[in-house]
Amino acid sequence: MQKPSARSLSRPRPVAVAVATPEPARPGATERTVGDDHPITLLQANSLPTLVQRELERMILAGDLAAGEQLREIEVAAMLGVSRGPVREAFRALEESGLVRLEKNRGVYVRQISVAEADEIYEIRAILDEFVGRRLAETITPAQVRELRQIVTQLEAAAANNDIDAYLAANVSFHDRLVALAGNAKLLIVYRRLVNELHLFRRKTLAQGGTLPASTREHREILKLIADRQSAAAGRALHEHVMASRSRMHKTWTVQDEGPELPGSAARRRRAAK
Amino acid sequence: MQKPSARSLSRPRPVAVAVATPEPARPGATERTVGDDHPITLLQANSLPTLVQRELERMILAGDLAAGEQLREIEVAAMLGVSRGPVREAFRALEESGLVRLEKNRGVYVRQISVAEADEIYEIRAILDEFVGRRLAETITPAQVRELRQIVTQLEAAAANNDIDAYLAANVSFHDRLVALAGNAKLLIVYRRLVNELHLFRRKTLAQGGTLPASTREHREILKLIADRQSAAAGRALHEHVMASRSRMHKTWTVQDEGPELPGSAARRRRAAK
DNA sequence: TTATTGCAGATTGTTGACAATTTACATTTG
DNA sequence: CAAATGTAAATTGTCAACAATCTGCAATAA
Repeated sequence: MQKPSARSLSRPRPVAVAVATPEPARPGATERTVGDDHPITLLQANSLPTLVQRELERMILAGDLAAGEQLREIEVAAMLGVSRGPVREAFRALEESGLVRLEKNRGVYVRQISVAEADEIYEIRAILDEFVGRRLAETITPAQVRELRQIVTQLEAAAANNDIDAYLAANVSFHDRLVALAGNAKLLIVYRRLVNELHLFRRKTLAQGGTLPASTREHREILKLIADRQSAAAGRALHEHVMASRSRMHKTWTVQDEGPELPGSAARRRRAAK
Repeated sequence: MQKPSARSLSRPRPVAVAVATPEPARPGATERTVGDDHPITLLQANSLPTLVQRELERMILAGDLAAGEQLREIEVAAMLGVSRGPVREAFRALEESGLVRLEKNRGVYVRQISVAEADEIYEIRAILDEFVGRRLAETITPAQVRELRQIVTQLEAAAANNDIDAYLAANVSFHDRLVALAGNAKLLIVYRRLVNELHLFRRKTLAQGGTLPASTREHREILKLIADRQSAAAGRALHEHVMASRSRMHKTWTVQDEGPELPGSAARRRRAAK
């Protein structure tokens, strides 16, 4: 049996949830809470391990930490001004999300994605994106079309300027937004994880030019099919687009002679070089 | 520049990788390593946090720890005979894999899956399973068909005996094996994560009878289509099967009046009841 | 009575110290 | 000289103590 006092004791804790329509601020004094970006809320929601995890994730995805590089607990702790405990917890979380690899008593390394693994991820992405295209073509609103069109415009501008970084950002943004608008929150989580892992791989391969025009055209075409509510065609186009990206990746990869490194060899070489 | 001694120093460490064809044991004395289940190898590969994580995962999926239940660091540490550090690391990993929820300064709770979330997961599973069906129908071997047929037989036996636990086990085994045979290792990882999260939900809903015959029939039909190499039909059948499971879940859920509990309320009530 | 405030116990967050393991290098041995 | 062996430094694994926060209840006041 539940004591009546128990429920009333649990204070209203501000929770960060992704909602399509933000609640309007109510003027009632007792109901008011601070915003999600208020220092107090941030302090309540984020512990040191979470912060460390997020910072490392950012650095890995930004390329500040190269794939294969070793992360030393002490160094990371000193860099972020915390002790080793939170760093270790962050490592555990990052391992589960596929960004680092833990080897007992040997260290943690930024994960390396092999071509075979990247292939598998592209294959999964193709399936998921196909579903997203079909679903979105059935549910999309004019406002959403405008938003996506804007991203495609940025994409084209970046391609015209040969600005690889901007192109990559807009590209990720476009697909992420597509999945988000499909309205399946769990799918978005799964999708982002896959994209993150692919980032570990893409960084070195996407620096090449020549394929941007084709890729850009495909994005414009996909958006058009979705806006025209051509469900099946939009799904097919997205599927093809992802698989084409995969082929482009393959092409640039086989050009390079650089094979996948053995675990830890990069760090070992780096240390020996000093 | 790489020192020649560096590479030779890295000893051959036994790594557990899922390979389709296991390497034959070589008689060369210098090349011999101990098996993956040897105590030394186990000690090298498993740290305390990993062990704690695995044990908690087992307990959660087995239902020993109910959804919504609070996990106290000290209790878990005492139960497994370790200190709080490894337990905290295990919690972080379990959070990332979606089995527990961490609230800063308040505790960690076995996650509760809402009907809406379960819906989303079923939807993703339907997509992935459809792909698995199509792919498998193109690549399956007679030996694999025999293996799957055996699982379906177990499934039918469990259904005939109304043995819910055995049915659930065979059901999971069938689908897991299907995905595994599809030959995309990353997909298997993604898929298992989703199935695990669904477990948090299914435990209470699947106790009902009446739907077993239909589900059993569908499994047999799916296997037949795959064995007959009817790619598209197998994919469709698997998609429909998952969505039918979703409907069955819905049906049994709406019968129950029990709504989803608020975070921590179960633990609070349990403590108040003592 | 009912809402507010203060307080003690329980629980989590963080840190620093110590133990175990690995790694790189020097030494020895054939 | 090459291979094996011993050793010290660096790094990770684990633990226990302390700090910060939360929870539930009692005391207080309107």
